[in-house]
Amino acid sequence: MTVDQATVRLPLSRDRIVSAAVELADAQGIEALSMRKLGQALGVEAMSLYNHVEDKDDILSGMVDWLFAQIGPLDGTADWKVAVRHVAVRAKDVFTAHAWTLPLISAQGIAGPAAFGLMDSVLARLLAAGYPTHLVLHAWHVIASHVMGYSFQETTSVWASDEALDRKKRALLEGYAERFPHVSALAEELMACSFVEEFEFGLDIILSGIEAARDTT
Amino acid sequence: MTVDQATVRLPLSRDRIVSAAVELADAQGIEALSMRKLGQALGVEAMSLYNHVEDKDDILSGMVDWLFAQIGPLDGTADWKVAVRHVAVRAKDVFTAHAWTLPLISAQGIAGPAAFGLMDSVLARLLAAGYPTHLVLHAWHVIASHVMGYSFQETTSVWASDEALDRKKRALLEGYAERFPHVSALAEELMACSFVEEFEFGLDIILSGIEAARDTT
DNA sequence: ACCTGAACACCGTTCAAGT
DNA sequence: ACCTGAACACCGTTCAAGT
Repeated sequence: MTVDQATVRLPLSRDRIVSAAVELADAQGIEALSMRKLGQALGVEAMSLYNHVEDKDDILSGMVDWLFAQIGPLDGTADWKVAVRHVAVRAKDVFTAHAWTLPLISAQGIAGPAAFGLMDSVLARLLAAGYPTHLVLHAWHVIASHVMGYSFQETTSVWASDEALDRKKRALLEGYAERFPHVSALAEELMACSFVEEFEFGLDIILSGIEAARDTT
Repeated sequence: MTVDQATVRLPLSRDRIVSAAVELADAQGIEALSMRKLGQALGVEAMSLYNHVEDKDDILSGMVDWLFAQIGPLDGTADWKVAVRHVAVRAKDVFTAHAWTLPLISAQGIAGPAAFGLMDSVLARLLAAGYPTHLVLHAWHVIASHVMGYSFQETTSVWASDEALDRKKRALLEGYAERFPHVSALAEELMACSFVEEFEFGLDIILSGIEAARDTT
């Protein structure tokens, strides 16, 4: 009831800090994420963050696990192939929605609880579908590669969008035109190609391939 | 013949700077690569580098293209599948040999002449093998995803090596044991698994899959 | 043409001091 | 228990000054 309440700040916590970091990185890019700016966004001095978080790496790891939490669990679809397909598509959507995903994962690695939870549920599903353990690992790694590799390309592609092609890059591509005839012949198609369709094309090849491997051993 | 000659320095150049940067990043890690340390390694002040290089990003882009130059061209093997398989394996070997590959590519993108040259030769080969253009792009993206995704996992895996598992991570994994039963049941196999074998398992599934797609359309 | 020293505007992090 | 100000050891980059 007092006026004070309006200005009372939420207490800081690791979760609140990680969320603020995600917002800041989404809005201004990962290279703009500094302890000082993050503190400012939370209405606090940078040094206060160290009361709730080990160091900056700890925040970045928290952001990586936040991504995996966004993907959500495997759904209960009866067919393992359909369920795995769904979760792969969702993972790719989350990863490509945040441009800082790949730089961060490649710097921090993946070792948080949400990531392990997702992995655990997929492994369980494959085991239940009759895969021998060595094939479970093969399948997991091949699927994860596809998801991360594709997100990677979609995020870093030179062809990604007309918008992102600044003059410098455009000049570069024009200069390359006669040196790399096949690339430039396909350049228009490269810019127009649907990453969604391509991702699912590859995913289906992989899912059918590992299923065939299961059924022939 | 004079004593002076022994102390004459090679003139600086973009190539020499990029090579020195590669050496420094290999030896001390990418986060240790600063303009000041790089200058020191070349026997020069940091500010001199700016006479031969636009800025630090320019050096990092040069390092990315250096990687693609290491992979070398598509060989002339008659069978396109064999030739593409070879180059994919070589690419993965180069990428995983330098821990800074993925962080750098994910931050810088891929837009150098060596990278375009490799892409051009693969596209040419697939066109010659009778792929329609839309399938060429699908094939390229799926193969590139597999190479980068796998290099990515091999580089960032928590399971990568006993050596790399510091006490902190080990404690984390032990704490997760009962929460993630399938992961921990497979942990030993995960640590022992051969990334080479798995990479080629997936690669063969993909190559056969795109070939089948070509032959049914 | 190339190199340098000093300076600027930033970093992450520590620590003693405050409440 | 939590927050802060000052400080330390770094960054990338600019620019006037030297040769």
